[in-house]
Amino acid sequence: MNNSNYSDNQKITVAIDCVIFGFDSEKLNLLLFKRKVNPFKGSWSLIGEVLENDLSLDESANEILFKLTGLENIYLKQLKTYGELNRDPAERVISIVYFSLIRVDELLLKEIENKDAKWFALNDVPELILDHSDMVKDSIVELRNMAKDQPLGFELLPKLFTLPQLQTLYECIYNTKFDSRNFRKKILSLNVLEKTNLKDKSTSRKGAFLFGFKENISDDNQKNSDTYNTKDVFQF
Amino acid sequence: MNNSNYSDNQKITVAIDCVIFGFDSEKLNLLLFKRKVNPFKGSWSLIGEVLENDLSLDESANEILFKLTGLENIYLKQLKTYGELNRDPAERVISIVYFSLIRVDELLLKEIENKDAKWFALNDVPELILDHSDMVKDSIVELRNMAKDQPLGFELLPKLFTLPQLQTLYECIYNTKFDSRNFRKKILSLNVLEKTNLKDKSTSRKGAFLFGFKENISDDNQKNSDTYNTKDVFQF
DNA sequence: CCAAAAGTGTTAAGCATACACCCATGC
DNA sequence: GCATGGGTGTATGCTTAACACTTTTGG
Repeated sequence: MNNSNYSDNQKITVAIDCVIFGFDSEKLNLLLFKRKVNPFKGSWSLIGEVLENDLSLDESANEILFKLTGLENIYLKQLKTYGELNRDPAERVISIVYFSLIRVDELLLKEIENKDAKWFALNDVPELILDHSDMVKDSIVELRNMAKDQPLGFELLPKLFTLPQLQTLYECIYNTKFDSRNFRKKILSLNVLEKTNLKDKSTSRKGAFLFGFKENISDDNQKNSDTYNTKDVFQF
Repeated sequence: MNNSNYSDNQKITVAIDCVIFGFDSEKLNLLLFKRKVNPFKGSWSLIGEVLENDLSLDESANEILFKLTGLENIYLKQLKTYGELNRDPAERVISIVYFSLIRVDELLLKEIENKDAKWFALNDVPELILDHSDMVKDSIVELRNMAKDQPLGFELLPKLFTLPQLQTLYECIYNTKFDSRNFRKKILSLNVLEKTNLKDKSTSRKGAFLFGFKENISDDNQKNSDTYNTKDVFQF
């Protein structure tokens, strides 16, 4: 009973789950959490809990992520809501799923692992509870869609990165290889990256220039949303 | 109190709302419903109600749409879930939004209007309650995204249509005009439409050929999802 | 025979692809 | 001086954009 204007007898629990991808300059990883409640206590699951009464969906997702992993100020994007009838054997639960892609560095790596959370290489993920594998699969599809439209901001954005790193990230997301000349041509033609004079020498003797995102995105690459041509419309 | 394993005190109502666009060969329309409950009783709203305990999200969306409008067997796609804290002044409600694009014909038009539902031209929609206008705006964005990837199946699919009609539909969705020669070239090159020998003479003396979707989509236009090139990845 | 909408083809420009070598540096 | 990864240019083919006239037929 929830004593509601709209429904006196709705018995549905609302939960939030977070799919957190981490890029470590080499491969994509997935952040999992050792579940603390029954059923499936002790199994690996996405980062999730029930929705708080007094937090918006976005706020609650951030809060849960912080509580379970210590990660803070991460941009989380809503993916979709899962609500099959028996997706959770214990009771009727619908889950609103968020996802993000962040950069994993050493520091972050240890901090997180103190908290019963653990990074797994994406192609070495253990069996997940409930429909969590679907959530991960759907997130990857969405990740690919998003990477099309913006040169992958996410939480990589604040940091500087090299073009070979960015290319590796794209290759991980799409699970393929790109020609480096074409990749650079394309990504630079977007006019959103800014070269710095700094070099990252951690992966080669020659070193690779670091890039950041441009501040003023106010440029000619802004599209007037009232004009479309057939090229904009059909993109296969 | 909902007597749950996971949470004893969650007080959140879950609702479903449907954004139904209707194309009448000329323009896009939006289906609205005169709200039957307080607050805002009598105002125009999207088609929505609380989620049923024993229906999945998809099922409940279909059921609500049927109950309030008589529309049946409509493909509904989940858009996203709205959950700001005070989006509904009466109580905490989160709303899972679905949308669809259907074909409006005469018959449908009258049937629906017997039910307190009404079609409004998209650029002549009355003020909507709560955050329903956001839902409509977001649906249009999603509609545009989807129209890119498939030549607009939705509920137009089962019927035959002429290319000028299809072009008009696209022009409505994108709110622009296309060159008919380029539009036809492009859409036919996709190899998913099949010309019939039938002509629709309702809009011209000459008549326009009717097309349908091909049955066997098994063709060379199927993309192997494990191969990508820069063109697939960056689509601006 | 005329009005009104359907249907068609070509050219030029831009973009994606494929492909191979030089560069800078630390050791 | 050499091994390693970073960085660059060009020719070819494909896709898109721009553009105007002919066809059909009911009245």
